[in-house]
Amino acid sequence: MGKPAQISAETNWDAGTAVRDTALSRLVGYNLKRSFNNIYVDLAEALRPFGLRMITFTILTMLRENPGIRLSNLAAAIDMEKPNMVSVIDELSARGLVTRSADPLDKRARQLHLTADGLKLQHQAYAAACVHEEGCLQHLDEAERAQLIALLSKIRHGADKDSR
Amino acid sequence: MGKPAQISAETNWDAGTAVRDTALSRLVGYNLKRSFNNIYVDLAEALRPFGLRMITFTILTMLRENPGIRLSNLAAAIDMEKPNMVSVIDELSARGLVTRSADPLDKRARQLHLTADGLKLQHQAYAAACVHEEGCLQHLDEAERAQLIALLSKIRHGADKDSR
DNA sequence: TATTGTTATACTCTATAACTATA
DNA sequence: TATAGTTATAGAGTATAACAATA
Repeated sequence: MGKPAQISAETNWDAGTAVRDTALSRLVGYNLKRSFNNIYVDLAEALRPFGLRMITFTILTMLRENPGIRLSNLAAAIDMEKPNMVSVIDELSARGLVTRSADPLDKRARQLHLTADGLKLQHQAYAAACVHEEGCLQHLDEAERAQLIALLSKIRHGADKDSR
Repeated sequence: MGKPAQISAETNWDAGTAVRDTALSRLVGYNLKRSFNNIYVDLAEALRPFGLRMITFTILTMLRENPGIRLSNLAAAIDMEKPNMVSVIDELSARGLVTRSADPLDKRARQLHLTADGLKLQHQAYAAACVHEEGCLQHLDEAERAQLIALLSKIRHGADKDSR
């Protein structure tokens, strides 16, 4: 396709002229960014009543399933840099949702745990997140949702494998 | 040991203990964020040799298909705030990749165009982006990629409809 | 020497308010 | 009055270097 001197004829952009994005639409990366942003903004709104952001919600949920995990292990598990994790844990700790306790096996390490309040908030927020997902994905049926998650995690774990 | 096992038994987190994320894995939002980040970091690396980031690459590609488009229309098309668009156009303009010219129909507006250099760079960068996608998606066959894009744009356009 | 948690720092991305010149 | 482009600014999110205590 080396010929067409001009991609398209000159257009009047005065009114609501339709904008083309066929080239970008072919790229999975572009579609991922756009649809992620749509869901992300919406999820942030769903979590705001609980005083949570996506990252704090993620951490509370991870702590529920992995009580006592070390900060560095948790950071690695969700692809976050340790220094950034520290400040978020500071925030959750100051709110009384998470505790840092001594690790008997390694004096350098700290065990992270949910408090009773943290567990309660995680329950509520997770329920809200599920309701939110329902709203975002109402145009997808059960099979499509499962397919989407399967394809996305295939990308994730494929990339994991490659980097090692 | 010998304690009322809460969510899960107490674990020793000293070594490379496996971390669980079954609750988060069920959420499309979480999977989207993780897989987007994987692709994004990698794509950024593929574009770096051209001096481009994802946003500048996106704009060059949009200008190729929509020559003469106004700044605000372009910003709306890719869900970007106008003030942020201004500084990126400044950057591309300073590098001689994009021009701002007067719009004969509206003295407030500026028409955005690729320069010859901009068009050339877009070509090269788009080819690199396609090669990069090939690397990221090598674990997905043609049908799965098409399916993924279809599902993602279903989320995008479903959300568009809902917000109006 | 390597690793855990930490501090400090910087850069990108994103979001909002307000100004100007036109419409 | 509303809109296009712009300026200034602030907040998330992310990334790196370096340090003290411990392994």
